Parts: sequence; C-alpha cells; structure tokens
Amino acid sequence: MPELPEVEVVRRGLESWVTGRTTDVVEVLHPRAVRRHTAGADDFAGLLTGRTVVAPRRRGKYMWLPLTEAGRPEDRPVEALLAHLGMSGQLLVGDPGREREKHLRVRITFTDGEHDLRFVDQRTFGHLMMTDLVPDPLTSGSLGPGDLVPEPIAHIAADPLEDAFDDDAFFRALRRRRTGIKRALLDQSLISGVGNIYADEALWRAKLHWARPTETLTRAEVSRVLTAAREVMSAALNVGGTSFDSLYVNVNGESGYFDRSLDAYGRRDEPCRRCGTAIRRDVFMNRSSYSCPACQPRPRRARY
DNA sequence: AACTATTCCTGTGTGC
DNA sequence: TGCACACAGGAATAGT
Repeated sequence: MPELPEVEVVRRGLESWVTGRTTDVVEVLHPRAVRRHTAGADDFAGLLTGRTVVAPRRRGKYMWLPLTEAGRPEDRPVEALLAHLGMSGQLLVGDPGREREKHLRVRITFTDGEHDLRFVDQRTFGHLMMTDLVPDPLTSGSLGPGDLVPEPIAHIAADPLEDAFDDDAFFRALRRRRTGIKRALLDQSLISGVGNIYADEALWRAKLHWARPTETLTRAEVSRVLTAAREVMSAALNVGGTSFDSLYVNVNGESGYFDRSLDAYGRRDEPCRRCGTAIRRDVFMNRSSYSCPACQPRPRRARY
C-alpha cells in the first residue's frame, strides 16, 4: 500500500504531467471519495473547476496540488486539492477516452484536452478534498514562497525526509510519552509518513522490538531508528522512480518494485536475513507486526 | 492531556 | 461449489 515513498513517486509523476495545466470538467463518481470535503461533492467540483495547477507538494503520506485561478500560474496559491491515497488509492494520468476503471471515483479533465487525471480507489480509504492553504507551523520562522500547507494537515508532524524534521525534538517527545515505539512511529503528530510496513522495516534495521517503551529509549537508539527509516524509505523511493517513464503515474504499492527488498514485513516463518531465526508475526493495533525474535528481543516491560 | 479502542471499506484467500 | 470469516490498514473520532 502507498506509504511515503510511493506517494512521493506519485507526486513527482504529477509534477511532470499536470503542472501548469488548467482543469476543465470534474466528475465525482463516488461521494465517499470526497467525504472529508464537508460542503459536498458539488461544492468540491465547483471549487476545482477552472483552476491552474502549480508544483505539487507532499508531507508524509499527504500530497496536494496548489491551485491558482485559471491561466495565472504566477499567482501565490491560497487553495489546494489535497489527496490521501489510503490503502488502495491511485492517481492515474492517461488518454481521456480510455475505458473507465471499475473503481474510478473522481475524474478531472483539462482544458488542453490532453491526458486526464483519475482517482481510482478500490477500498475507499483514500480521499480528495479542496482546502485553504495556511502558514506552515513547522517553518513559520522562515521566509519563502513555499511556506503554506493545507489547513486539515497543519497539525501533523514533519516526515523524516523533510528538512523541517527535528531529530532531537522527536527524541524528547518520545521520552515524554508512555507508549510503545511502534505506536509512536505510526502517530502522525510525532512523525508523519511512516506506515505499518516501513515501521517494521525501520525497527528491524535498528534492532528494536515494537513494544519497547519509548521512555526508555536512548538518544542513540532513536537516531538508529530514524536513520533506518530514512534509509529504507529512500531505497524504496529510488526503485519506485523507475515508473516515471510510463504514461501512468503508478501508485500500485502492492505490485511493488520494493517487495523483494523487505527484511521483516510479510516474512513470517522465513529466516531473518541477519541471523537466520524465523521471523515472527504478532497482532497489534489490529494489524501485523513482523520482527526477528533474536535480533529484536521483547522487552521485559512491554508497552503496546 | 495522554492514551486506546473503534470505525470506515471491498477483494482475496482459506477452511469447512 | 458455496458459505463464513480473517485479513489488508490510515487516521479521524469517541471514549477512558
């Protein structure tokens, strides 16, 4: 499923395919796709029609297309189309006349009549919405034109690939919490962009058990898990980059270029690539956690 | 205020 | 063959 690297692949694809183009017709084919746009599908479509797209942005697993009025790409955007892909969402660019996908939720055409943009989402956890841009709380001290973020995500933390991410502040926040490290890694108010897969991969690389109490972590251990998260996500991003040549902005995380590189996730009963011990699977937060029993021993005092 | 359980959704795979 | 159920899981929300 799409996590930070897959979303970044999509963002780059959109950058090359839709930047500078002006929207024409917006069709919402399933209301659930715009459920977070509380004013409704018609309002969503109205706000998105006749707008020019400028450089796409991303924070964590959210991405957004800042919009100006039609034909005014030099203006400072104050609104954006915000997207979250959920578990199965895809943003596809292609021939406007091609067949409609079974799970097509939103279709956007452009005034030039070239490739359309489609939001396709089988499991409907993803969504699109129109929103205002507000000053970024994380960079409010600095000047610069990129300093706005969508209002609904102004509360989330920076992701670990952003300059704005503060490793030491993250460490101090963990020490104040009374929870487990994996729960903390999935908490977007502490760190954004890390999902179930990359959390398990980062913990495996850092040799930390998912139930390790955050208040007992050392600065070195936190550095290790952050470095591991950055390495594994960067590696996935590099491999995902191969899809740019395609006409389609490919977000299909499951077909994954990166599947074969995973060390922990999905490898139940397979040998740990470091020590050969069988990888175990635990159920936690209603989802799977994979770890090596030898490299990542369960702490005596576990926190879930 | 910090923490945790619940909820949304549908296609696939498995066991009986 | 058909049915029931587990599973995949991000993040808002409600509840403690």
